[in-house]
Amino acid sequence: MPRTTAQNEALRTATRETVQTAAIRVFARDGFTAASIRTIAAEAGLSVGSIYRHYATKHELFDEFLVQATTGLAAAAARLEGPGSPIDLVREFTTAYLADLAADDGAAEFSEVVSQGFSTDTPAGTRARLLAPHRTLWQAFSAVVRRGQEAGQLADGDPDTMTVCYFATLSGLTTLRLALGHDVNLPSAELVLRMLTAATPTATLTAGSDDD
Amino acid sequence: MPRTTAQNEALRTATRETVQTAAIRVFARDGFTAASIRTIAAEAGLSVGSIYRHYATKHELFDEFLVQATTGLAAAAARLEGPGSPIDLVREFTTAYLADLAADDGAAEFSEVVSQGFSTDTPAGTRARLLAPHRTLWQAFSAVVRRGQEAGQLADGDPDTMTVCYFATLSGLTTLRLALGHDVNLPSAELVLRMLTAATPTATLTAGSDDD
DNA sequence: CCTGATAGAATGAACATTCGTTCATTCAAC
DNA sequence: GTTGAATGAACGAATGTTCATTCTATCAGG
Repeated sequence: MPRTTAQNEALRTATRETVQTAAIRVFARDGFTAASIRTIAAEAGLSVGSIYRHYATKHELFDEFLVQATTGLAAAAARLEGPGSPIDLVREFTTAYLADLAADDGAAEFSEVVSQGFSTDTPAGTRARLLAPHRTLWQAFSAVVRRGQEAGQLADGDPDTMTVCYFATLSGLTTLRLALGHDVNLPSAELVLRMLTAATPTATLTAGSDDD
Repeated sequence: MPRTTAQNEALRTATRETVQTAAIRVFARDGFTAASIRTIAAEAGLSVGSIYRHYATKHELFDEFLVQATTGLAAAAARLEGPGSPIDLVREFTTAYLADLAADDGAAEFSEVVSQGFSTDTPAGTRARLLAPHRTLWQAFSAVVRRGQEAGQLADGDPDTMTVCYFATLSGLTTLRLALGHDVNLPSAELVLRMLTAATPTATLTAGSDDD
Protein backbone atom coordinates (compact mmCIF):
# COMPACT_ATOMS: atom_id res chain seq x y z
CA MET A 1 0.00 0.00 0.00
CA PRO A 2 1.66 3.28 -1.07
CA ARG A 3 0.27 6.33 0.78
CA THR A 4 -2.36 6.06 3.46
CA THR A 5 -5.80 7.42 2.71
CA ALA A 6 -5.38 10.13 5.31
CA GLN A 7 -2.15 11.28 3.76
CA ASN A 8 -3.70 11.49 0.32
CA GLU A 9 -6.62 13.40 1.75
CA ALA A 10 -4.28 15.91 3.39
CA LEU A 11 -2.32 16.30 0.18
CA ARG A 12 -5.47 16.86 -1.81
CA THR A 13 -6.94 19.49 0.48
CA ALA A 14 -3.61 21.27 0.79
CA THR A 15 -3.25 21.50 -2.97
CA ARG A 16 -6.89 22.53 -3.38
CA GLU A 17 -6.29 25.38 -0.96
CA THR A 18 -3.16 26.44 -2.83
CA VAL A 19 -5.10 26.46 -6.10
CA GLN A 20 -8.03 28.32 -4.59
CA THR A 21 -5.84 31.04 -3.11
CA ALA A 22 -3.92 31.48 -6.35
CA ALA A 23 -7.15 31.55 -8.36
CA ILE A 24 -8.73 34.27 -6.23
CA ARG A 25 -5.59 36.37 -6.52
CA VAL A 26 -5.54 36.05 -10.32
CA PHE A 27 -9.31 36.53 -10.61
CA ALA A 28 -9.02 39.72 -8.57
CA ARG A 29 -6.13 41.01 -10.66
CA ASP A 30 -7.33 40.05 -14.15
CA GLY A 31 -11.04 39.27 -13.88
CA PHE A 32 -12.58 35.87 -14.58
CA THR A 33 -12.29 35.87 -18.36
CA ALA A 34 -8.78 37.28 -18.62
CA ALA A 35 -7.55 34.96 -15.89
CA SER A 36 -6.22 31.95 -17.75
CA ILE A 37 -5.77 28.50 -16.27
CA ARG A 38 -2.09 28.71 -17.23
CA THR A 39 -1.68 31.92 -15.25
CA ILE A 40 -3.45 30.44 -12.24
CA ALA A 41 -1.30 27.32 -12.47
CA ALA A 42 1.87 29.43 -12.57
CA GLU A 43 0.66 31.50 -9.60
CA ALA A 44 -0.01 28.29 -7.67
CA GLY A 45 3.34 26.79 -8.68
CA LEU A 46 1.58 23.85 -10.31
CA SER A 47 1.01 22.49 -13.78
CA VAL A 48 -2.12 22.99 -15.83
CA GLY A 49 -3.06 19.34 -15.46
CA SER A 50 -2.95 19.52 -11.68
CA ILE A 51 -5.56 22.23 -11.64
CA TYR A 52 -7.87 19.93 -13.56
CA ARG A 53 -7.23 17.07 -11.14
CA HIS A 54 -8.83 19.17 -8.41
CA TYR A 55 -11.36 21.21 -10.37
CA ALA A 56 -13.21 19.86 -13.37
CA THR A 57 -13.53 23.24 -15.09
CA LYS A 58 -12.57 26.86 -14.67
CA HIS A 59 -16.20 27.53 -13.76
CA GLU A 60 -16.07 24.98 -10.96
CA LEU A 61 -13.01 26.76 -9.59
CA PHE A 62 -15.02 29.95 -9.55
CA ASP A 63 -17.99 28.11 -8.07
CA GLU A 64 -16.03 27.17 -4.97
CA PHE A 65 -15.25 30.82 -4.53
CA LEU A 66 -18.95 31.64 -4.84
CA VAL A 67 -19.78 29.15 -2.13
CA GLN A 68 -17.19 30.73 0.17
CA ALA A 69 -18.58 34.18 -0.58
CA THR A 70 -22.13 33.06 0.13
CA THR A 71 -21.08 31.51 3.42
CA GLY A 72 -19.15 34.61 4.45
CA LEU A 73 -22.03 36.93 3.63
CA ALA A 74 -24.47 34.75 5.54
CA ALA A 75 -22.15 34.77 8.55
CA ALA A 76 -21.92 38.56 8.41
CA ALA A 77 -25.71 38.80 8.26
CA ALA A 78 -26.02 36.46 11.22
CA ARG A 79 -23.69 38.61 13.27
CA LEU A 80 -25.82 41.67 12.51
CA GLU A 81 -28.89 39.77 13.67
CA GLY A 82 -27.19 38.85 16.92
CA PRO A 83 -27.26 40.74 20.19
CA GLY A 84 -25.91 44.24 20.64
CA SER A 85 -27.06 47.80 20.38
CA PRO A 86 -27.51 49.07 16.79
CA ILE A 87 -24.72 51.62 17.05
CA ASP A 88 -22.32 48.99 18.35
CA LEU A 89 -23.28 46.50 15.66
CA VAL A 90 -22.73 48.86 12.75
CA ARG A 91 -19.53 50.22 14.25
CA GLU A 92 -18.16 46.76 14.88
CA PHE A 93 -19.14 45.67 11.37
CA THR A 94 -17.47 48.70 9.81
CA THR A 95 -14.33 48.40 11.91
CA ALA A 96 -13.95 44.72 11.05
CA TYR A 97 -14.40 45.37 7.33
CA LEU A 98 -11.89 48.22 7.27
CA ALA A 99 -9.41 46.17 9.27
CA ASP A 100 -9.66 43.35 6.73
CA LEU A 101 -9.11 45.86 3.98
CA ALA A 102 -6.03 47.29 5.68
CA ALA A 103 -4.54 43.87 6.35
CA ASP A 104 -2.51 42.27 3.60
CA ASP A 105 -4.21 38.89 3.62
CA GLY A 106 -6.55 38.00 0.80
CA ALA A 107 -9.64 39.75 2.16
CA ALA A 108 -9.45 42.68 -0.24
CA GLU A 109 -8.87 40.38 -3.20
CA PHE A 110 -11.80 38.26 -2.12
CA SER A 111 -14.09 41.26 -1.94
CA GLU A 112 -12.82 42.50 -5.26
CA VAL A 113 -13.80 39.28 -7.02
CA VAL A 114 -17.26 39.60 -5.49
CA SER A 115 -17.45 43.15 -6.77
CA GLN A 116 -16.36 42.13 -10.26
CA GLY A 117 -18.84 39.28 -10.36
CA PHE A 118 -21.52 41.74 -9.43
CA SER A 119 -20.65 44.30 -12.04
CA THR A 120 -19.83 42.11 -15.03
CA ASP A 121 -21.97 39.03 -14.22
CA THR A 122 -19.13 36.86 -15.50
CA PRO A 123 -19.41 33.93 -15.69
CA ALA A 124 -23.11 34.21 -16.49
CA GLY A 125 -25.33 33.76 -13.46
CA THR A 126 -22.76 34.98 -10.98
CA ARG A 127 -24.68 38.14 -10.22
CA ALA A 128 -27.85 36.26 -9.37
CA ARG A 129 -25.98 33.85 -7.14
CA LEU A 130 -24.32 36.72 -5.29
CA LEU A 131 -27.48 38.76 -5.10
CA ALA A 132 -29.36 36.41 -2.80
CA PRO A 133 -26.88 36.44 0.12
CA HIS A 134 -26.28 40.15 -0.42
CA ARG A 135 -29.98 40.88 -0.08
CA THR A 136 -29.98 38.93 3.17
CA LEU A 137 -27.05 40.97 4.45
CA TRP A 138 -28.58 44.23 3.32
CA GLN A 139 -31.89 43.41 4.96
CA ALA A 140 -30.14 42.52 8.20
CA PHE A 141 -28.18 45.76 8.09
CA SER A 142 -31.27 47.76 7.20
CA ALA A 143 -33.09 46.26 10.18
CA VAL A 144 -30.24 47.31 12.46
CA VAL A 145 -30.42 50.83 11.03
CA ARG A 146 -34.15 50.98 11.68
CA ARG A 147 -33.66 49.81 15.25
CA GLY A 148 -30.92 52.38 15.65
CA GLN A 149 -33.21 55.12 14.43
CA GLU A 150 -35.98 54.07 16.80
CA ALA A 151 -33.44 54.11 19.62
CA GLY A 152 -32.32 57.57 18.58
CA GLN A 153 -28.79 56.32 17.94
CA LEU A 154 -28.78 56.70 14.16
CA ALA A 155 -29.76 59.50 11.82
CA ASP A 156 -33.09 59.71 10.02
CA GLY A 157 -33.60 58.54 6.47
CA ASP A 158 -34.92 55.53 4.59
CA PRO A 159 -33.01 52.56 6.08
CA ASP A 160 -32.82 50.69 2.76
CA THR A 161 -31.36 53.68 0.95
CA MET A 162 -28.88 54.32 3.74
CA THR A 163 -27.86 50.66 3.60
CA VAL A 164 -27.29 50.78 -0.15
CA CYS A 165 -25.20 53.91 0.21
CA TYR A 166 -23.21 52.42 3.06
CA PHE A 167 -22.34 49.22 1.21
CA ALA A 168 -21.57 51.19 -1.94
CA THR A 169 -18.93 53.01 0.09
CA LEU A 170 -17.37 49.79 1.36
CA SER A 171 -17.34 48.34 -2.16
CA GLY A 172 -15.77 51.45 -3.63
CA LEU A 173 -13.12 51.54 -0.91
CA THR A 174 -12.25 47.92 -1.66
CA THR A 175 -11.69 48.66 -5.33
CA LEU A 176 -9.60 51.71 -4.56
CA ARG A 177 -7.56 49.88 -1.97
CA LEU A 178 -6.73 47.05 -4.34
CA ALA A 179 -5.97 49.38 -7.23
CA LEU A 180 -3.82 51.85 -5.32
CA GLY A 181 -2.49 49.70 -2.52
CA HIS A 182 -1.01 51.48 0.43
CA ASP A 183 -1.17 54.87 -1.27
CA VAL A 184 -4.83 55.19 -0.45
CA ASN A 185 -5.77 56.68 2.91
CA LEU A 186 -8.35 54.33 4.29
CA PRO A 187 -10.94 56.24 6.28
CA SER A 188 -11.71 55.62 9.91
CA ALA A 189 -14.88 53.75 10.77
CA GLU A 190 -16.24 56.98 12.21
CA LEU A 191 -15.95 58.72 8.84
CA VAL A 192 -17.80 55.97 7.00
CA LEU A 193 -20.41 55.89 9.73
CA ARG A 194 -21.17 59.58 9.39
CA MET A 195 -23.81 58.83 6.77
CA LEU A 196 -25.57 56.73 9.38
CA THR A 197 -24.91 58.63 12.58
CA ALA A 198 -24.72 62.21 11.39
CA ALA A 199 -27.00 64.63 13.01
CA THR A 200 -28.80 66.37 10.18
CA PRO A 201 -26.69 69.43 9.42
CA THR A 202 -28.21 72.58 10.76
CA ALA A 203 -30.17 74.71 8.35
CA THR A 204 -27.67 77.53 8.62
CA LEU A 205 -25.09 75.41 6.83
CA THR A 206 -27.18 75.25 3.70
CA ALA A 207 -28.98 78.56 3.95
CA GLY A 208 -28.56 80.81 0.97
CA SER A 209 -27.63 78.05 -1.44
CA ASP A 210 -31.03 76.71 -2.35
CA ASP A 211 -31.46 78.96 -5.34
CA ASP A 212 -30.99 76.39 -8.12
CA MET B 1 -16.57 61.48 -58.24
CA PRO B 2 -19.12 59.42 -56.27
CA ARG B 3 -19.87 60.84 -52.83
CA THR B 4 -18.78 64.28 -51.77
CA THR B 5 -16.00 64.49 -49.22
CA ALA B 6 -18.37 66.02 -46.72
CA GLN B 7 -20.81 63.17 -47.08
CA ASN B 8 -18.11 60.60 -46.52
CA GLU B 9 -16.90 62.49 -43.50
CA ALA B 10 -20.39 62.54 -42.03
CA LEU B 11 -20.82 58.84 -42.69
CA ARG B 12 -17.53 58.06 -41.06
CA THR B 13 -18.12 60.04 -37.89
CA ALA B 14 -21.66 58.72 -37.58
CA THR B 15 -20.46 55.13 -37.80
CA ARG B 16 -17.58 55.83 -35.44
CA GLU B 17 -20.04 57.12 -32.88
CA THR B 18 -22.27 54.08 -33.33
CA VAL B 19 -19.29 51.80 -32.80
CA GLN B 20 -18.05 53.77 -29.80
CA THR B 21 -21.45 53.69 -28.07
CA ALA B 22 -21.85 49.97 -28.69
CA ALA B 23 -18.32 49.30 -27.50
CA ILE B 24 -18.80 51.13 -24.20
CA ARG B 25 -22.03 49.26 -23.58
CA VAL B 26 -20.38 45.88 -24.20
CA PHE B 27 -17.24 46.85 -22.26
CA ALA B 28 -19.41 47.82 -19.31
CA ARG B 29 -21.42 44.62 -19.47
CA ASP B 30 -18.63 42.10 -20.11
CA GLY B 31 -15.34 43.83 -19.32
CA PHE B 32 -12.61 44.57 -21.84
CA THR B 33 -11.27 41.03 -22.26
CA ALA B 34 -14.61 39.24 -22.41
CA ALA B 35 -16.00 41.82 -24.80
CA SER B 36 -15.31 40.39 -28.23
CA ILE B 37 -15.15 42.37 -31.44
CA ARG B 38 -17.91 40.13 -32.81
CA THR B 39 -20.17 41.04 -29.90
CA ILE B 40 -19.44 44.74 -30.32
CA ALA B 41 -20.12 44.48 -34.05
CA ALA B 42 -23.44 42.78 -33.40
CA GLU B 43 -24.38 45.39 -30.79
CA ALA B 44 -23.55 48.14 -33.30
CA GLY B 45 -25.42 46.37 -36.11
CA LEU B 46 -22.28 46.22 -38.21
CA SER B 47 -19.89 43.60 -39.48
CA VAL B 48 -16.56 42.75 -37.92
CA GLY B 49 -14.67 44.25 -40.83
CA SER B 50 -16.42 47.59 -40.44
CA ILE B 51 -15.15 47.94 -36.89
CA TYR B 52 -11.62 47.58 -38.21
CA ARG B 53 -12.19 50.18 -40.87
CA HIS B 54 -12.70 52.75 -38.11
CA TYR B 55 -10.44 51.42 -35.37
CA ALA B 56 -7.16 49.68 -36.10
CA THR B 57 -7.31 47.45 -33.03
CA LYS B 58 -9.52 46.62 -30.08
CA HIS B 59 -7.08 48.56 -27.93
CA GLU B 60 -7.49 51.66 -30.07
CA LEU B 61 -11.24 51.38 -29.59
CA PHE B 62 -10.63 51.37 -25.86
CA ASP B 63 -8.13 54.19 -26.20
CA GLU B 64 -10.75 56.52 -27.59
CA PHE B 65 -12.83 55.78 -24.55
CA LEU B 66 -9.87 56.60 -22.31
CA VAL B 67 -9.44 59.96 -24.03
CA GLN B 68 -13.10 60.75 -23.44
CA ALA B 69 -12.80 59.72 -19.80
CA THR B 70 -9.71 61.88 -19.30
CA THR B 71 -11.43 64.87 -20.88
CA GLY B 72 -14.53 64.40 -18.75
CA LEU B 73 -12.56 64.09 -15.53
CA ALA B 74 -10.54 67.18 -16.35
CA ALA B 75 -13.74 69.10 -17.03
CA ALA B 76 -15.16 68.01 -13.70
CA ALA B 77 -12.00 69.10 -11.93
CA ALA B 78 -12.13 72.46 -13.68
CA ARG B 79 -15.68 73.01 -12.50
CA LEU B 80 -14.62 72.32 -8.91
CA GLU B 81 -11.85 74.87 -9.28
CA GLY B 82 -14.31 77.45 -10.55
CA PRO B 83 -16.26 79.99 -8.51
CA GLY B 84 -18.78 79.09 -5.86
CA SER B 85 -18.92 78.40 -2.17
CA PRO B 86 -17.49 75.00 -1.13
CA ILE B 87 -20.82 73.66 0.06
CA ASP B 88 -22.48 74.64 -3.19
CA LEU B 89 -19.71 73.15 -5.29
CA VAL B 90 -19.79 69.74 -3.62
CA ARG B 91 -23.58 69.67 -3.58
CA GLU B 92 -23.79 70.60 -7.24
CA PHE B 93 -21.16 68.02 -8.11
CA THR B 94 -22.97 65.30 -6.18
CA THR B 95 -26.38 66.19 -7.56
CA ALA B 96 -25.09 66.16 -11.13
CA TYR B 97 -23.40 62.79 -10.67
CA LEU B 98 -26.47 61.18 -9.12
CA ALA B 99 -28.69 62.63 -11.84
CA ASP B 100 -26.46 61.09 -14.52
CA LEU B 101 -26.66 57.80 -12.67
CA ALA B 102 -30.44 57.94 -12.48
CA ALA B 103 -30.81 58.82 -16.16
CA ASP B 104 -30.87 56.02 -18.70
CA ASP B 105 -28.26 57.41 -21.05
CA GLY B 106 -24.84 55.84 -21.12
CA ALA B 107 -23.38 57.76 -18.17
CA ALA B 108 -23.53 54.83 -15.77
CA GLU B 109 -22.01 52.49 -18.36
CA PHE B 110 -19.26 55.01 -19.00
CA SER B 111 -18.43 55.25 -15.31
CA GLU B 112 -18.55 51.49 -14.97
CA VAL B 113 -15.89 51.03 -17.65
CA VAL B 114 -13.72 53.54 -15.81
CA SER B 115 -14.23 51.60 -12.61
CA GLN B 116 -13.35 48.29 -14.27
CA GLY B 117 -10.25 49.74 -15.88
CA PHE B 118 -9.21 50.93 -12.47
CA SER B 119 -9.73 47.64 -10.71
CA THR B 120 -8.45 45.17 -13.29
CA ASP B 121 -5.93 47.39 -15.13
CA THR B 122 -7.05 45.75 -18.39
CA PRO B 123 -5.73 46.40 -20.96
CA ALA B 124 -2.38 46.88 -19.26
CA GLY B 125 -1.59 50.52 -18.52
CA THR B 126 -5.22 51.57 -18.24
CA ARG B 127 -4.99 52.18 -14.51
CA ALA B 128 -2.03 54.49 -14.85
CA ARG B 129 -3.71 56.44 -17.62
CA LEU B 130 -6.86 56.86 -15.54
CA LEU B 131 -4.97 57.64 -12.37
CA ALA B 132 -3.54 60.93 -13.56
CA PRO B 133 -6.85 62.70 -14.29
CA HIS B 134 -8.39 61.11 -11.20
CA ARG B 135 -5.66 62.54 -9.01
CA THR B 136 -6.33 65.95 -10.49
CA LEU B 137 -10.03 65.59 -9.74
CA TRP B 138 -9.39 64.32 -6.24
CA GLN B 139 -6.98 67.15 -5.49
CA ALA B 140 -9.50 69.69 -6.73
CA PHE B 141 -12.21 68.12 -4.60
CA SER B 142 -9.92 67.91 -1.59
CA ALA B 143 -9.10 71.60 -1.94
CA VAL B 144 -12.79 72.43 -1.96
CA VAL B 145 -13.28 70.34 1.17
CA ARG B 146 -10.44 72.17 2.89
CA ARG B 147 -11.92 75.52 1.94
CA GLY B 148 -15.28 74.34 3.20
CA GLN B 149 -13.78 73.35 6.51
CA GLU B 150 -12.06 76.71 6.89
CA ALA B 151 -15.38 78.40 6.15
CA GLY B 152 -17.08 76.24 8.76
CA GLN B 153 -19.36 74.72 6.10
CA LEU B 154 -17.94 71.20 6.12
CA ALA B 155 -17.10 68.75 8.88
CA ASP B 156 -13.63 68.23 10.25
CA GLY B 157 -11.33 65.45 9.11
CA ASP B 158 -8.43 64.93 6.74
CA PRO B 159 -9.64 66.34 3.39
CA ASP B 160 -7.80 63.72 1.33
CA THR B 161 -9.31 60.85 3.29
CA MET B 162 -12.77 62.37 3.09
CA THR B 163 -12.32 62.76 -0.65
CA VAL B 164 -11.30 59.14 -1.11
CA CYS B 165 -14.28 58.00 0.92
CA TYR B 166 -16.63 60.26 -1.02
CA PHE B 167 -15.51 59.04 -4.45
CA ALA B 168 -15.55 55.45 -3.24
CA THR B 169 -19.22 55.95 -2.48
CA LEU B 170 -19.96 57.33 -5.94
CA SER B 171 -18.04 54.48 -7.56
CA GLY B 172 -19.83 51.85 -5.51
CA LEU B 173 -23.21 53.40 -6.28
CA THR B 174 -22.39 53.28 -9.99
CA THR B 175 -21.62 49.58 -9.87
CA LEU B 176 -24.76 48.83 -7.88
CA ARG B 177 -26.89 50.92 -10.17
CA LEU B 178 -25.65 49.15 -13.29
CA ALA B 179 -25.93 45.71 -11.71
CA LEU B 180 -29.38 46.12 -10.20
CA GLY B 181 -30.90 48.72 -12.49
CA HIS B 182 -33.97 50.46 -11.23
CA ASP B 183 -34.31 48.16 -8.24
CA VAL B 184 -31.68 50.10 -6.35
CA ASN B 185 -32.77 53.10 -4.29
CA LEU B 186 -30.33 55.81 -5.28
CA PRO B 187 -29.61 58.04 -2.30
CA SER B 188 -30.24 61.75 -2.25
CA ALA B 189 -27.29 64.08 -2.57
CA GLU B 190 -27.82 65.07 1.05
CA LEU B 191 -27.29 61.50 2.22
CA VAL B 192 -24.02 61.12 0.32
CA LEU B 193 -22.92 64.52 1.56
CA ARG B 194 -23.40 63.58 5.20
CA MET B 195 -19.84 62.28 5.39
CA LEU B 196 -18.70 65.76 4.41
CA THR B 197 -21.21 67.98 6.14
CA ALA B 198 -22.11 65.96 9.21
CA ALA B 199 -21.64 67.63 12.50
CA THR B 200 -19.53 65.28 14.57
CA PRO B 201 -22.02 63.10 16.43
CA THR B 202 -22.34 64.11 20.01
CA ALA B 203 -20.47 62.07 22.56
CA THR B 204 -23.69 60.83 24.10
CA LEU B 205 -24.40 58.77 20.98
CA THR B 206 -21.30 56.67 21.48
CA ALA B 207 -21.06 56.75 25.24
CA GLY B 208 -21.01 53.38 26.91
CA SER B 209 -19.90 51.48 23.81
CA ASP B 210 -16.18 52.12 23.90
CA ASP B 211 -15.38 49.08 25.94
CA ASP B 212 -13.72 46.95 23.24
C1' DC C 1 18.65 -0.40 6.40
C1' DC C 2 17.74 -1.37 1.59
C1' DT C 3 14.67 -2.33 -2.60
C1' DG C 4 11.03 -2.84 -5.68
C1' DA C 5 6.04 -2.69 -6.35
C1' DT C 6 2.08 0.43 -6.40
C1' DA C 7 -1.65 3.87 -5.84
C1' DG C 8 -2.50 8.21 -6.78
C1' DA C 9 -0.77 12.98 -7.54
C1' DA C 10 1.61 15.85 -10.95
C1' DT C 11 2.93 16.84 -15.62
C1' DG C 12 2.71 19.11 -20.24
C1' DA C 13 2.07 18.08 -25.18
C1' DA C 14 -1.94 17.96 -28.04
C1' DC C 15 -6.87 19.14 -29.48
C1' DA C 16 -11.01 21.84 -30.54
C1' DT C 17 -12.71 26.32 -30.08
C1' DT C 18 -12.70 31.21 -29.89
C1' DC C 19 -10.19 35.24 -30.11
C1' DG C 20 -8.20 39.52 -32.62
C1' DT C 21 -7.08 40.66 -37.08
C1' DT C 22 -6.69 40.75 -42.32
C1' DC C 23 -8.11 41.32 -47.05
C1' DA C 24 -10.23 40.03 -51.41
C1' DT C 25 -14.72 41.03 -52.60
C1' DT C 26 -19.35 43.25 -52.74
C1' DC C 27 -22.41 47.21 -52.08
C1' DA C 28 -24.08 51.96 -52.36
C1' DA C 29 -24.16 56.58 -53.78
C1' DC C 30 -23.11 59.92 -57.04
C1' DG D 1 -18.06 53.87 -63.83
C1' DT D 2 -15.70 55.18 -59.83
C1' DT D 3 -14.72 55.86 -55.10
C1' DG D 4 -14.80 54.50 -50.55
C1' DA D 5 -17.58 52.12 -47.00
C1' DA D 6 -19.21 47.46 -45.67
C1' DT D 7 -18.77 42.52 -45.61
C1' DG D 8 -17.43 37.89 -43.80
C1' DA D 9 -14.47 33.91 -44.79
C1' DA D 10 -9.91 32.79 -43.38
C1' DC D 11 -5.47 32.85 -40.43
C1' DG D 12 -2.39 32.61 -36.50
C1' DA D 13 -2.39 32.94 -31.57
C1' DA D 14 -4.36 31.95 -27.23
C1' DT D 15 -7.84 29.69 -24.52
C1' DG D 16 -10.14 25.76 -21.88
C1' DT D 17 -9.71 21.01 -21.62
C1' DT D 18 -7.92 16.10 -22.05
C1' DC D 19 -5.01 12.16 -21.20
C1' DA D 20 -0.99 9.21 -21.84
C1' DT D 21 2.92 9.52 -19.16
C1' DT D 22 6.16 10.47 -15.28
C1' DC D 23 7.05 11.30 -10.21
C1' DT D 24 6.68 10.48 -5.47
C1' DA D 25 5.89 8.70 -1.18
C1' DT D 26 4.97 4.56 1.10
C1' DC D 27 5.88 -0.22 2.98
C1' DA D 28 6.31 -5.46 2.49
C1' DG D 29 10.03 -8.56 2.06
C1' DG D 30 14.89 -9.32 2.46
